[in-house]
Amino acid sequence: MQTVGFGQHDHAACVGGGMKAAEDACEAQGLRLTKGRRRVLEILLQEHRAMGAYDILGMLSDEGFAAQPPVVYRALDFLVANGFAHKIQKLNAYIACAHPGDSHTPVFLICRECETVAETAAPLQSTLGEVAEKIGFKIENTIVEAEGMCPTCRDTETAV
Amino acid sequence: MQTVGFGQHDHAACVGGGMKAAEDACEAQGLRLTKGRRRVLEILLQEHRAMGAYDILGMLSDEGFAAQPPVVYRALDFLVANGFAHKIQKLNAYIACAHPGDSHTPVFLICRECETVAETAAPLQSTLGEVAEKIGFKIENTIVEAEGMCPTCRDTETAV
DNA sequence: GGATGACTTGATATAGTATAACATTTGCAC
DNA sequence: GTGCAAATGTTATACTATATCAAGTCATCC
Repeated sequence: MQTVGFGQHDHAACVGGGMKAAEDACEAQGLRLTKGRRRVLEILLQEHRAMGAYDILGMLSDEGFAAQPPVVYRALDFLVANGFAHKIQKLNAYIACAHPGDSHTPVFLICRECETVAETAAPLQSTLGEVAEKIGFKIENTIVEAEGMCPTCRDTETAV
Repeated sequence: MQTVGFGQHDHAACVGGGMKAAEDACEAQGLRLTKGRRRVLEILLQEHRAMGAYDILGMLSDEGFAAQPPVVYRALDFLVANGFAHKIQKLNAYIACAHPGDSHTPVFLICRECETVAETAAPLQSTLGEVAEKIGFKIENTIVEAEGMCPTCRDTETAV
């Protein structure tokens, strides 16, 4: 057991569980969890913190992987697209998903001091403040960005 | 009148109002709305869309302003820090605040097709989906990031 | 088994975003 | 008018991300 995020947990189980969840999901959906993708996910799970793409790149490079930026970005794109990892826009960093397999809208609590990131869920039904308070996080600034289709583009799309 | 965001409004009034609000706020708080800061805010209000720092830089440069990146980033830092503009993390872009003066938690609705950005408010009390639906925006993906202090860092801070 | 096509990877180059560092100037308080 | 804090000018560089095209891998179909 060690401190991760803002709480305690069995980290070995968390890494194993994360890999297992990804393997199962890929199996089920016919996705290919190739060597590079697998290794990047392992790194994110092991480190259990938000990492920059070039941090990951450095680790791959140390291990003798072909290590050019596109290698990492492709792996990250795959992991993010399939819900195994998330991008923390505020930090330009990536983190393994804490709830792989579940469909969810992640909410990230980012410490401005140490940049530790905790992933929580479903803020939009309850209030975000309540979620944070439970774990002792003091929110000072929230970033809420919703992406989708604006009315104009929806009209254009259906017209075509 | 012209289409801005996803609705209609009196754009001239909106620019004037934005500048007025910033001037008043600076006056009240002893902040200096210097030439460069003022011009960047004017540009953001006039364009009324999310702009990259280098887009703004290009416009300043065309006008004969000293136009190195730090000039723009400093102005943007000032405007964001004091609530006259916001950064759209998802787009690495900046946009004039639609409600200057009010203390608020902005919520941005970003069209993935045209990248038009609408600023709405206070999603955490109601549900984000309701806010979006009212203006015809279809949310496909939300980015919620809360920044603040984690329990560990709060302890350290009070200890010192 | 070989042809096919979709997907993935390798590799080089470059685009885009942001800050460090230090000298200089400006505005204001005393 | 001196001194200090804030703001600006300027150069260089760091950090983040993608375009492009060639080559390899894998499943499928015949």
